[in-house]
Amino acid sequence: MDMDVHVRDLRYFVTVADELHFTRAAERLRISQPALSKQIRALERQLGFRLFDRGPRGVGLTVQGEALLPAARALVGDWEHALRAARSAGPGG
Amino acid sequence: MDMDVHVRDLRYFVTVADELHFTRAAERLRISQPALSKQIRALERQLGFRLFDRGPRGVGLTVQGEALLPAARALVGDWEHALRAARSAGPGG
DNA sequence: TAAAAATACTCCATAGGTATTTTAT
DNA sequence: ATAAAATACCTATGGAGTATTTTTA
Repeated sequence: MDMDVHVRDLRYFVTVADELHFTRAAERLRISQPALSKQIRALERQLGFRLFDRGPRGVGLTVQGEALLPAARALVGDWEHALRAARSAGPGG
Repeated sequence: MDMDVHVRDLRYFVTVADELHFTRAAERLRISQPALSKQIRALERQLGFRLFDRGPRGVGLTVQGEALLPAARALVGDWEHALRAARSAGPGG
């Protein structure tokens, strides 16, 4: 429902999607597994749909998660790029 | 310094850039003027550079703010578009 | 049983509000 | 004196942690 996501949560999403494993993703992100689990759940609640299917066979993207993933990746990358550009545009950049 | 901005703060940035007036921007955003002022300052602190020059003649974008604005606009728009697409990709979408 | 995600709690930081002050004309 | 942004202070929510529980292969 809410468009105003935190970019950090998109990094979390992308990392879990890369690992398909919450514990390993949490390690890569340098946060605890419960914190990551909770953030992803909160993000899903905020968006109004599930990003992942959790099961004993492991973690998998939902159809909607699959649909959103490229945009999430792009957003994170584009933003970092734009920031670097803006920094070097200014004095002392 | 920190890449992990809140998308909401980018909306705030874009709105102030559109209005060039904190009080009017705050009204459009439906938050108080002090809250907006504080958020923009926090964003500037987080980014490591000023987005706006404040003066009695009014508010103006800095060079870096000018450089970042198109990306901020695009990011907000692209994200909203991607979200709608993801929603309709799923069941009950 | 073992591996992995979810839950329960606790603590500090953040985002918002209202009231007030500062600033520059 | 005025108009507009900044500051002070307070409250509620959010994000992080550690410890524990649930799940199911």
